[in-house]
Amino acid sequence: MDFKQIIAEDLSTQLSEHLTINEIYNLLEKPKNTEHGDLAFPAFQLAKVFRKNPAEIASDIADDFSSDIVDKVDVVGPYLNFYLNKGTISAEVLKEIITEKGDYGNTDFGAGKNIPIDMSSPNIAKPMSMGHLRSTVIGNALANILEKMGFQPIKINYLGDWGTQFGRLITAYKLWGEEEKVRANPIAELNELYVRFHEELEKEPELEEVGRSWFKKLENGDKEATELWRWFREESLNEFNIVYDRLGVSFDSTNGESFYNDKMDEVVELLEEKGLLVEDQGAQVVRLEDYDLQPALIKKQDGATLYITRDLAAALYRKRTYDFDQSLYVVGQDQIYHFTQLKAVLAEMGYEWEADIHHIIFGLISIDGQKMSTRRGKVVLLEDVLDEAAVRAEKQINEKNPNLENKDEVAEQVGVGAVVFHDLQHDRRNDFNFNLDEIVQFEGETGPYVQYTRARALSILKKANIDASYFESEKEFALTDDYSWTVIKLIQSFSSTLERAYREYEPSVIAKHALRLAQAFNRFYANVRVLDENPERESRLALVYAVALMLEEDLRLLGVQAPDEM
RNA sequence: GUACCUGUAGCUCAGCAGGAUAGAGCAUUCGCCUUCUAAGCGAACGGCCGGGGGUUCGAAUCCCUCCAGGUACGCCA
Repeated sequence: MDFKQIIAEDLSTQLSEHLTINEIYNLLEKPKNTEHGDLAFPAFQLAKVFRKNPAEIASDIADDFSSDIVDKVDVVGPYLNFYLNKGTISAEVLKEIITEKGDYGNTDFGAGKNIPIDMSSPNIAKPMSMGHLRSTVIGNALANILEKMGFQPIKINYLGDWGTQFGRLITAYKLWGEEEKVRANPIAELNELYVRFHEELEKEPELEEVGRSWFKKLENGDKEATELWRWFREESLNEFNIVYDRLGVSFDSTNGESFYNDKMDEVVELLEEKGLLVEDQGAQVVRLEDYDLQPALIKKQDGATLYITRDLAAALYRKRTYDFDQSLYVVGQDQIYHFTQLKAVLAEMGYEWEADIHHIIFGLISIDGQKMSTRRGKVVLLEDVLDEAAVRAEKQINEKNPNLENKDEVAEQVGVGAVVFHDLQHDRRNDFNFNLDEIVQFEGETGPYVQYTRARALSILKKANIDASYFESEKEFALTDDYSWTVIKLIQSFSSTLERAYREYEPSVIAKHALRLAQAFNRFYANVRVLDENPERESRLALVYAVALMLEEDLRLLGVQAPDEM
């Protein structure tokens, strides 16, 4: 239920001559301070029309105000402060979430429309870094959010599985590689070969030419080159999948860069047909002066295509294949220029749907103030971070709850949860400097804090010896104390939170909801006895159950697992 | 040089579709386990909201400008 809407309607009976319900709705605000009630209406704006001072207006409105869900209206200066009827609302909210469970907050807003999400996109033969974590978990969380909003998300892992670097890699493998070593430890070994290539290149610049020729062979379908490439790809993907499993992420498509290899001629032809392709310094470009942008380089002097050519092909392919409502690209903020150009070229081509393409930018991670780079070896491997997190979680369990049965499993859920939650709890645009101790934190505003809170809630239900069916009666659960009320209001606010997360493509909004709810519940937990014999026992149990459901759903949306005990 | 992003407590960040005394977490100090998991709760300490100007009844929030940091700007992706 949307009590803001109800109050806006109730106010409208007095104000309809001056303000629409929508305007009233937008003026209503949640007071920062709980002493100012549950909802407030500032009367400043009415001062002009009524030609009275706002305080008087507020007082006049209050005199004639009545609403079924409002207990009391306070006038404080120019503000009307509404105090809602806690009993009615808590009963309604609890009933709703307990009935709907994981479906609580679902909408059909998206009407099943497709939204491909370009995400993760690691490079074959290179390890996944913390940078890939960001794209992966943000993309995954957005997919969950979109699905809950009624859309059909399509998670696409746009693998970096093509390009001149594979010529270099094949060269390195032919010179220094050993099959057994690669089989034993594919990505580490291949990456080492790649790094070595760049080291040797300093001494032997002609290696560059060898690399180029191997890539040429690969492009021409040379048997040896193709087999090596396919092998590298397969081994890499197998290793990636281990990480994806740990993160609980799966994909609907792994069409990477190589997939579009034979689809780029069409793009070039289309651009030619439309007269957009011009020669400039031997290269083929699309001019974008009208957009205040540098020309987009479609073909190099040597005729080879480029990043943007491939992305154009991918954009066209996705539009045709999915007829998307929106197309999202979860890619770092360092590629803003690229996507601006991409959209501009599509606009030039006359595709109005370029407006539906959204670059979901995220901030970059640096190490010691330096940008991460595989080439310079300045990179933090995702797997190492997950491992370390799980180890620390296990240590924590041994201290706090040594008798826990499935320690390993829980340590993995808590450790990985900490890493994922840490990534998702801040505005995705924020850059951050890598700091393991900060990421693998178990106290305060963290993933484990939310998980722990839910485990405590479940523990109460377990002690009460009840299960979900206990709540399926026609009983009415109502609570009026302040601790419960704060919890109820947070559960009630989930819909608008979800809506905002969708509108801003911002998973952190959900993470904050989880944290605030966990906080509110822990206060409730510390101050309100549930299991003692008391007249509100049933309602309190219902609240505990509702919190467990809500936290689980918040965490699920973020892609974080929720252990029942920890 | 141009464009974009960022600048809020010692640190990490909320708040920014303008509103009532600027909020969390971490760190520091102190308190709370014979009662539902102390990975918890409470208290204290901590702020020219980068500087300056403007719009407004009202600005951390909007506009301008300056300063500082980051990123990107044609043959990598």
